[in-house]
Amino acid sequence: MKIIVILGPTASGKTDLSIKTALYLEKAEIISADSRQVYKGMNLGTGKITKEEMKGIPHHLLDVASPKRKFTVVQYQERARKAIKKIIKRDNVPIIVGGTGFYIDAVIKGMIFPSVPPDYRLRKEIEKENLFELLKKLDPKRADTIDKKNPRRLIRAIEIILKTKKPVPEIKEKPLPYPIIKIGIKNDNLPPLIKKRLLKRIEQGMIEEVKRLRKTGLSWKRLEELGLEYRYLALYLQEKIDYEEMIKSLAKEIEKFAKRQMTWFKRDKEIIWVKNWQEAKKIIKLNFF
RNA sequence: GCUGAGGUAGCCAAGGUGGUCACGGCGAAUGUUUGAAAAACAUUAGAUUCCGGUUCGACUCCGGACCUCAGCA
Repeated sequence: MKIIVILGPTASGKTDLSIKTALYLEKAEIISADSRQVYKGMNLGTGKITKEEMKGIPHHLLDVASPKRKFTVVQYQERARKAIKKIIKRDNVPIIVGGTGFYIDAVIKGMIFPSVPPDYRLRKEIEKENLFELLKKLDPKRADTIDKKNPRRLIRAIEIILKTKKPVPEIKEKPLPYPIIKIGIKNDNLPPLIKKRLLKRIEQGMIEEVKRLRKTGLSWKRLEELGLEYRYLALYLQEKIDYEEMIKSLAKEIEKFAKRQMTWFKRDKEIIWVKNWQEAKKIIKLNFF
């Protein structure tokens, strides 16, 4: 049994390609690898596939968490691995589809993270410290390779040390025991697509979606933390920016996000880059038929 | 047309007795990624409107041209 991964930056057409692939293989199920589509109620803003678009293909790892709480890569990893097992048991092909490179890697490489859940109270307590100096004292080795000015990373490292009373362990990996075919969607002219898609989603009610989330109890802070559309729409609804600026900055931010996604993907030399379904089809044919 | 203010990177902009000038933000390029990853960070590139003068030396002072803004006509 082989596993397919379909990845690419936002707005590159992953959803469409994944459905075509699944229909072509006939016996396939899709596992989303998207750090925002895991949340319930976040649909238009995340570009989540609709029921009709699924064309009857089973989808996993969509709508599995409340947006009120932070969902993490480890939770994703556990659930995705379980889903893969089940799909293979049914003799179907698992297709992992998404743009969150970290999530994809965590699953297929099987990165074993230190089993220290985030402790937000502890994080708050130490956030005012001189984090880098503290880490240097606790674990000089990790301090040597870490981003010295990145509080997120520093705090996490310190958290691991304080909980385990040991230095930060090196990451071990337990890769999935199946061949993986990684297909990346290449598109060197995303900005117009991004803009078009953004305007379409607003027309479809993305602003109402954010209002709804707000009504169900999400704080402005949480919405801003969710990033991109949720951040900028929250700023707009709070009247911190006007409509025109919201559209302009948001489109720009999405473009930058797409570039960051590509920066992640570029490191992975196993990815086979394709421009369209025709090219993807050839690869799938070669591997499955 | 007159008066005043001003022209510093793609954009916004700070300064300084005339001395290798050149802060910062946005944007751009490249990259990092150990439980927030649509997050959080890092590195790099890039500028004195033009012409002349004073001076050992001008982004800074003087004159002119051009352009912008405000007020007046």
